[in-house]
Amino acid sequence: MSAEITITLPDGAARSYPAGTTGADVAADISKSLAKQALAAKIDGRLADLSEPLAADHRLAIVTARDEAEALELIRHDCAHIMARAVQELYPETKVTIGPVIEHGWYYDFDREAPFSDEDFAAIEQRMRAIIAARDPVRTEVWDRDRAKAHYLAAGEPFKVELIEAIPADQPIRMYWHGPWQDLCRGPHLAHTGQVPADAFKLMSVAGAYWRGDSRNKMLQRIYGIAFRSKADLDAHLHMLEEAQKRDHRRIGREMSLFHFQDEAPGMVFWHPKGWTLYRTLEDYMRRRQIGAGYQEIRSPQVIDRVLWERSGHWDKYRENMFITEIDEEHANEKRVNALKPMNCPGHVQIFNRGLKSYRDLPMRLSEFGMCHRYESSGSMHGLMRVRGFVQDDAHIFCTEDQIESETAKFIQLLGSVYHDLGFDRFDIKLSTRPEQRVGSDAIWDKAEAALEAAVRKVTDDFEIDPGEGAFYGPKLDFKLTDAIGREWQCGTFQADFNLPERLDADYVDADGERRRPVMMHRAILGSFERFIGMLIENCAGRFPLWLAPVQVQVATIVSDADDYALHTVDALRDAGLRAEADTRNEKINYKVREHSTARVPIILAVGRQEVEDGTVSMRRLGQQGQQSLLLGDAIRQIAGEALPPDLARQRKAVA
RNA sequence: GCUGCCGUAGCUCAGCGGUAGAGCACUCCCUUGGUAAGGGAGAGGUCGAGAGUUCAAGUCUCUCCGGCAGCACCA
Repeated sequence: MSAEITITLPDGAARSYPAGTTGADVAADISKSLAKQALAAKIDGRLADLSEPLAADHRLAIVTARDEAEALELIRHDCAHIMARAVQELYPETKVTIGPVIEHGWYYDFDREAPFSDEDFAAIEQRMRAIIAARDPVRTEVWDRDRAKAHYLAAGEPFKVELIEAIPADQPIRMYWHGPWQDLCRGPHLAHTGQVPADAFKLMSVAGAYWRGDSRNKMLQRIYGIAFRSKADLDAHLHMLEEAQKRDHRRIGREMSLFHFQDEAPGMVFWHPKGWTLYRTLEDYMRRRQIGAGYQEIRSPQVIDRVLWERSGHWDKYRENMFITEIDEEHANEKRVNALKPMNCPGHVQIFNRGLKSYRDLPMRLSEFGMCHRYESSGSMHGLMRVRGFVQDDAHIFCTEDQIESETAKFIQLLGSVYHDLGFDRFDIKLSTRPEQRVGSDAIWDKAEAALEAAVRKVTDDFEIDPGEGAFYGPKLDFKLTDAIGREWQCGTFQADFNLPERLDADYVDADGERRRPVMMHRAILGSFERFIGMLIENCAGRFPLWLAPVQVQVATIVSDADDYALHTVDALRDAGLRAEADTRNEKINYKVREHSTARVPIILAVGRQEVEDGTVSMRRLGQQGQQSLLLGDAIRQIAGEALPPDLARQRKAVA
């Protein structure tokens, strides 16, 4: 006789069962309807197959579609398997590899000569629905690894053999069957294929992906799919994607005439008047914030002899990604090879190195809105987010090891305040620690890592550690923002560097009269103006806060008799420091309101006969119905007050 | 860079072997109209570039350039 075990359910009830009882058995024992709805088991908090035998006392919860996170995980995971089965049934020459769950869905990588087409997608989806309709049971077995390897060798699945070889020896080799189709998988899975909602998934796209994420390996075909618990959820998500596409900064940039790109200068931005106004407003703001935080602004050369890049080490490592200039021999006495600067650091060290520095000069914070050029690979460019010519809000802090922590804390505080002012209250922080290949003693790495971590913890515990992902020259903090469709982009960064001061021979005289190497902190808040403006556009869908809006006020006439008054109004607004335009065209006010609203101008002041007579304006705000009649002077005071950049608004308040 | 897809008017797209089309935007004329599109007329393209097949090429083939999605890369 098997021993009895005690199963504790979520409501606290304890029941006895023979050892070897499964989650499915318990669900059936509780009620018929629960047995039917059961998708998986949660054993002591671990998601598991319903068929997993329970050998000892456990807490057990039966997972149903009501458990959103778990249900979605299971549905998406089974979708991956069902899709792989459908693909192999339709295209038997296809080799399978891996198929994990990702946000909103899954992907599966296949090896097949012929590319998957749109027509294939329809066929695969149809076959998936047939598999779901068949309600094929899912079962699992743990196999001996030699047996599993032999199985996949015989089946002609070389990728699975490689996967097994990569599984640590102490881990079991688990095999799953979805009906007749078999795959290697950690699990868990649904009880049968019919538990996947047949109308709540969709294949989205196919793209190349390297086997095991290594560009030296074969490129596979990755099919992406999304899946939800219901068709309504799927439709809602598709609708959300459509809406998100309307926020795409490339689209809004065109619609609002902020910037453009063209073939002759791939990855280089042509800033239009409105885009450049936005850029300069942001730059002015950043300049004030940094000066206020103890930075000194500098400017370093755009083109620098390769000799300096060789000394800094960049020539060796990044030569392929640098724009190189060569002086025409006919016009030069000597042939020099120069590089367009890909970064500002070596230039900043040159400035630090001029004149003897004392420990009293530290920390020295040198900032530059530095234009950099990098020959980024063609496939990596993306609108404003990844370009070949960009301006970093760069700065380098030369300090002692002991100052790392306080400088980090100051930086995070400044970054948080800037992000808040710019409308970003949510961002991800990552701490990347020492990689295998590195310079600097363990003692200094210990100190720097601890300092960065301690400084972050003062602000938040909500950050991730990326072990081994630090730069070879020091640990770093990365600050990431998410774009309209959920892609993460690194914006802010704070990096310790133990390498460059050494290579470029930076030093200072310490209190004891000895020369010492400073630590160099590389840091950027926005990252680059280009990328950050891209994020800004997507974050507010082009409806910039008043202080950033390229055109803050449109004055629109209702009748041409008001033209002079409109021009006078614009002058008065400009005198108050506002960016205002007059629209005296021979068009109806309806037309003008529509046009300037579509152009996302925050404030429209309509003026007609009535306004001319009363000395008023009719104020309408973007996104609001109706308008308000105000005396011209009152309107200007009100708008000017609201249009103050947030830092200046705080300043004014502090003084008052 | 790699895989797949795409490149026709400023924008969105139709045309897919037989002498370039639509809507919106634009220009001009009429309309002076009170808060999201008034009416009429007109202008605008060597169909991304080059080569090839053909009596004939936006339309088929190849090469290159650029873009999109993903992968790789990101000092």
